[in-house]
Amino acid sequence: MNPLFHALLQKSRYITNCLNETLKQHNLYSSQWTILFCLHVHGPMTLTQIWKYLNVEAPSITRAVARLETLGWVQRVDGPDKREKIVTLSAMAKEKLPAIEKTILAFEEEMIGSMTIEEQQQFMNLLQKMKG
Amino acid sequence: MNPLFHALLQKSRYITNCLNETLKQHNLYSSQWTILFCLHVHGPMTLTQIWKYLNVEAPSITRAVARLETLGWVQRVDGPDKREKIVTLSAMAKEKLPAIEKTILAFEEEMIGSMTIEEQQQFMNLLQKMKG
DNA sequence: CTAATTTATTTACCTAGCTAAATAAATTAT
DNA sequence: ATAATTTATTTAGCTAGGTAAATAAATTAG
Repeated sequence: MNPLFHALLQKSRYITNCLNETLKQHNLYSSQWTILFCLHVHGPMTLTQIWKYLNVEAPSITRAVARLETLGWVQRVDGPDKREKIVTLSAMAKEKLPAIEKTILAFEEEMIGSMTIEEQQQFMNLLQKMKG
Repeated sequence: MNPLFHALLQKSRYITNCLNETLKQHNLYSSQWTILFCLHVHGPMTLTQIWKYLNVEAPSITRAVARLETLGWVQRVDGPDKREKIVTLSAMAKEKLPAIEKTILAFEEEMIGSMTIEEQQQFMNLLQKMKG
């Protein structure tokens, strides 16, 4: 395998693992965090809006949101279109989000702090040169 | 979440999905291919050598190699140290590997063909600037 | 030489993605 | 207005990673 792919996939796995480690203190997994963050930024969303935004398949989001609901982070309510479920952050989530965001910012700083803004931009540009 | 992480994780998932799609014609999954490739390059290896090389945890390799054995791609034999199992490619695997490698090379060319060698090198350098 | 420790693998179980197919509500075509 | 199609979500089951703990063989300490 091309070393570029190997390196990219490894780093991706490494980042996810580190992120999970960091989020342990808040009793969250990385995929749960991405959904909470999504709702934090966009406000209430349907499941479809979430999975289209995060670019994953619907069943992954169904499962993760169901888990977040049993843990008390979100509520699911029927929308005016009764096919869709609207997901909103719970009071508990809104209360805890600022502290979690702080943790995440520190994590990101530690992870890519040694790259300049130009290098980060360059990295994104090169990523986009790959197919897809 | 920092867009750099988002982009990197997305691309990583996209590559894996494309690779799986490409490997369907050989009835293989990407993780199975990485193990076969590993054995192709290094010759017979113990499970520990494989998971240390691929930088994943042991149980993932135990499972994947067991599956590869039932599918006839590899054999597991006891080593002189009876704790370890040595994994070798089957005759079927050796016969089929060249065609699979060809498929993979075409896939990689399609995936990163629009990047120059310098850009690829630069990308790797930037990846390594991230922590880990 | 026996006891304690280390090492290699496995088992059980978790998150996290995927596809395919089922269900139910809404929309479109006739 | 009914039938056919589309859309939103869910269910079932797969690969693929992770951790924690069990087992068995090898090694080290006493």
